[in-house]
Amino acid sequence: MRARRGFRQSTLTLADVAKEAGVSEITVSRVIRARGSVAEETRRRVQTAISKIGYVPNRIAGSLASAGSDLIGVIIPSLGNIVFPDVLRGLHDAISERGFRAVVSVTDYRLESERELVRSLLSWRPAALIVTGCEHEPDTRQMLVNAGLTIVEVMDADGEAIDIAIGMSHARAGRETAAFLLARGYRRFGYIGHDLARDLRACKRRETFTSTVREAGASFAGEVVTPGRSSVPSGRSALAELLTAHGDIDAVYFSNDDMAIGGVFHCMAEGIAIPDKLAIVGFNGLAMGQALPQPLTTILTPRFDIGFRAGLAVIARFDGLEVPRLTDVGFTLLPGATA
Amino acid sequence: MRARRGFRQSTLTLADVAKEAGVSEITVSRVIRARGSVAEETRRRVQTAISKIGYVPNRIAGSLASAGSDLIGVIIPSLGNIVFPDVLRGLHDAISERGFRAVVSVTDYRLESERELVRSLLSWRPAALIVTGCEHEPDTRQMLVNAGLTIVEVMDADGEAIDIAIGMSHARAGRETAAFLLARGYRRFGYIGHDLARDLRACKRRETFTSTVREAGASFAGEVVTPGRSSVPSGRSALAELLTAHGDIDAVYFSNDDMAIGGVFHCMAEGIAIPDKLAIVGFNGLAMGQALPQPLTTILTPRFDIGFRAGLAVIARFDGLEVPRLTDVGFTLLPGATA
DNA sequence: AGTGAAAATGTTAGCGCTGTCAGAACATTC
DNA sequence: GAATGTTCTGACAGCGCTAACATTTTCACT
Repeated sequence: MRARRGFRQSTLTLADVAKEAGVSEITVSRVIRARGSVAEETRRRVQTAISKIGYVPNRIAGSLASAGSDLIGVIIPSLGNIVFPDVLRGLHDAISERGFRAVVSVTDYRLESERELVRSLLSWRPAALIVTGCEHEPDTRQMLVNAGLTIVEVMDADGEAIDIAIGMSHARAGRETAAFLLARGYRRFGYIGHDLARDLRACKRRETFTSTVREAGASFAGEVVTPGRSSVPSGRSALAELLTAHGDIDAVYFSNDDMAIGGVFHCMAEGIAIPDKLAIVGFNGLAMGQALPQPLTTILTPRFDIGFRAGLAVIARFDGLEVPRLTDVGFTLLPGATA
Repeated sequence: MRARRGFRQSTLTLADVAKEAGVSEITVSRVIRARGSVAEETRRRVQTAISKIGYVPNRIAGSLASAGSDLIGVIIPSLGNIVFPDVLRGLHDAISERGFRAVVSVTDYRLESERELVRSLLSWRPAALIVTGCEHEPDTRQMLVNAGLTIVEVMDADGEAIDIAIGMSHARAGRETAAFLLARGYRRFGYIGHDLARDLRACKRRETFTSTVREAGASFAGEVVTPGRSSVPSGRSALAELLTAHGDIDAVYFSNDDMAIGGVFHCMAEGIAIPDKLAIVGFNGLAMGQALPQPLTTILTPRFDIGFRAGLAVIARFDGLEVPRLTDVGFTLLPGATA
């Protein structure tokens, strides 16, 4: 695993700087890490030497010697939808000033690959590991528990935290969406979702949505679940399909805003009046949905905030502070104009 | 930087496994890395020992010893728009099977922070560094050159590659968009963009677009450039503003699809006929734009593909293969129905 | 049984840095 | 001037692993 292509091999070490500056290695190390006391003049001399020879510290060696890295492992299910990049953005904003770096891995919603990624990231002895949701395979969970480092589970507040959980209740989101629609007088519901077996949080929302609808005595007429990841086009075609099978539906709950916006586009193209003929509700509160001619009725999830708080939690732990085990950041129902 | 909270301190080392399995450390190391020859029976014994005591390898030590890591540093300008997550997704798909991990950092379109991030990521002795665009501050560029490792510049094919560049010509994209609109008979153009001082590639597209328009003798009537990052809502309000000032414009070039979709929504809401009264053109070819009732006229950029090729290039280099210095992946003009 | 080559395993010496402790230099107090 | 403290600097060991070489075992083939 040695780098090729090197002229001026970047194998400069502390020793080279030390020689150049006429001090010992440890003094150079102290200057670089701004730790311990170094005379102002010495410091300057070392700084000069560093930039003169173009020394780049080797954090791998540093981390090994000090038994800790400033890497934060992040495991998210997908990058195909702006939701997780938003979380990542919040996290990044919180941690980068402190010099932490995110090592990102994607599971594509497969819990099996989560296990491998946890194992792999753990081997970098990160300062913390951030994982998505509270559902994990038993041995993955065990690994996380045993790892003995800060673990933050984001996006979900319905489960039992391994260490720290920051998220929202998807069960409640599904219930409140149903309650909202029932209060508006809708009675014949449909559901459109993407691959449910994998997106466990969408699945939870669907569960509580349908059970709330049924408990209220309204009818749950039918659903279409598309096989792949969520997207605007698949939401659009799924609604076409659903309406063909169940023309009498008066409100459709979509697994998220991408899908719901697709539904809105279908209605626009077919001249279906929203919300008089059909109500549409999404989930996430994407900016795009709110910019539609009729703002989308949806639930705004504080994704950036979740990522940001996760970052703050890691830092707080690092600084030896107490961090609450569970933070429910809540959500906001945006009434919009589509329901 | 030592982890807290640890029961069962994860300070298990190769030595512990070796003792448990009754072999030497190096044999355990060989089993873990699947390198060198180890008898089947020994291998099994080591595997058992590993899972029995719950050993997690320490890649920091491993990387130090073997002078190379399987980390790939990635520096992108933003996570606020699906474009870069798409690149990241392609990269991830290409590299994760080979065990490489992406360390992601975001510049927020500031070249100064790029310098700091390069320095910081370089200190992890990554296998490669992936940066966005070909514009860098001189000393950043120098650092990259001196680093002596694989450097991939993505998204842009207009500049001189430091090592490897994979992207497309934004200059050509601007020109072809203008040519397309001119061929369709549009004559009075407007431009709507987001913070140009920062997004250098959007800036380049705007330059060639306007110069092509002017060279053809058509008029460039006006533009609105919003201060923040691009988004659907700001595209929507920017178009309202532009049309107030220049009601006679017949075609608007947007800095990207997010902004353009906002423009479409404005027209929908105001009853402005597209494309008869106003033509709208975007850039990126987001799925959402193509799912609009009238598909957006835009340029499809192969973002996933760029990320994927970047990953393949890193792997090829790693395997000692030749990689072309510059790969222009091109783009596709999607005629759509909005122009 | 004897040979050589290949397979399997082990020994040794670091990778580049930081924690720890010790010592030198300098200032301050009695 | 001695005692004390404070700031600054350095020597040394070792973090956990792997490259390189050395050695032992295995085994096909004379």
